[in-house]
Amino acid sequence: MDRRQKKTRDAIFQAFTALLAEKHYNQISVQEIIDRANVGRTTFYAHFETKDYLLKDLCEELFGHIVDAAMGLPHGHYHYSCGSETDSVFLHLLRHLQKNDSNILELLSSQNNEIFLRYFKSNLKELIMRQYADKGMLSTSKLPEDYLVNHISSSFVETVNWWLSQKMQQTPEEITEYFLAVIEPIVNG
Amino acid sequence: MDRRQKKTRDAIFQAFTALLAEKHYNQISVQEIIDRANVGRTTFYAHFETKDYLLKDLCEELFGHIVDAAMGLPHGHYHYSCGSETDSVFLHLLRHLQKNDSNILELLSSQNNEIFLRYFKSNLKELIMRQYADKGMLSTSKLPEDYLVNHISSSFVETVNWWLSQKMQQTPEEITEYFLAVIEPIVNG
DNA sequence: TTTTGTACCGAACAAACAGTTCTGTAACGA
DNA sequence: TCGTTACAGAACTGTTTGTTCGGTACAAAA
Repeated sequence: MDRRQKKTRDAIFQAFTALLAEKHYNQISVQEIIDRANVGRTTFYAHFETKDYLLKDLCEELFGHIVDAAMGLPHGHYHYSCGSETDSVFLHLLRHLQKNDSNILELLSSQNNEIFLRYFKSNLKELIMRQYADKGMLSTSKLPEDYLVNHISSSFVETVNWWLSQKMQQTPEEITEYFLAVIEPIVNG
Repeated sequence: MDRRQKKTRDAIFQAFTALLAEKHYNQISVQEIIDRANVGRTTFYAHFETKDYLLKDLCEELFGHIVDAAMGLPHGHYHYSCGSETDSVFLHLLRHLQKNDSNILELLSSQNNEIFLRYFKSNLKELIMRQYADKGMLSTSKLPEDYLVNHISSSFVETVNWWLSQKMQQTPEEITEYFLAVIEPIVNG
């Protein structure tokens, strides 16, 4: 990839991210983005078809890493090398969020958080399937499996949202405990 | 209230609702609304400051009735006059939705459903507080009370969303059963 | 270094949109 | 019947979007 392309693409992403932290997505104009990114109008439309596609590409860049990393973990419960705790993929995700690479927390805490939480949730379902459904942990219940997968994904995303609304006063371990307390009665039913 | 006012207000609401069922909120213009409602440009701005306020007013009209009706019910579990079943406010809400006054289902099933589901959830929290929190049913848990209220509200809204995505194949009674199965282990903890 | 390609800029452009202001008309309530 | 007021219609300003074009600067291959 041409170095010039990556440079302008990053400039646009950065300007867009800064604006998203300031105001609502709907009232951000392309003009503002290119002014702050210091790129020409033509250049913007050469990179992104519309503002919506810019958002989509940004989301993929943001959540791609986190979810890919979590997908690379051993399925189900596993053993941490540094200790003896039996842990879940959820704790791993929360720790990733806490590290706050690429200002993801700013976006998840902004007035645009619904956009990103929705994207987060859609990426999460696949993960939930591997964590629970594929192991048959949900089939013992009388409830439909996709209802439970949806319930667990939503609950995790809402837990993250609640954590952020509390200014992240709790540790990832505590939040994991809250979340598991709320869903474990179902998956082990 | 002047009959002319109510007439144009209803015409705008109806046109807006129809458009929301067709396309995304962001790409609906005021011009489209007033064309379909057959009202003048001036008239629209005399009634609604912006498109956002129109949406807000529509939401209040849609969910105001439903939640008010539910708020009027006896708190907690109660006895249906027509039968002997012990029931919850949730079943009542689902039955209200199924009746589909004012095309609320069309909007909740449209591509704009996030907007309405979010509004629904915010109206729901107060109801949850009355149903559970005020009776101390959540204080026995080790988890923060507002975390649980948020979790229950979110879960109910997501349950409704799932129900709609299934084209409402299940009865309100079945959905209530699903939902209670998922949250009762927590509130009775 | 020279050459070839291409990413970028700047300006200008048309079309659509938001929101306001004006005048005249028609419907309302009392 | 009479004063009030909601409405239509049109015009207007300023903004936004998305596109087009000629010229410049940078990149990678010769």
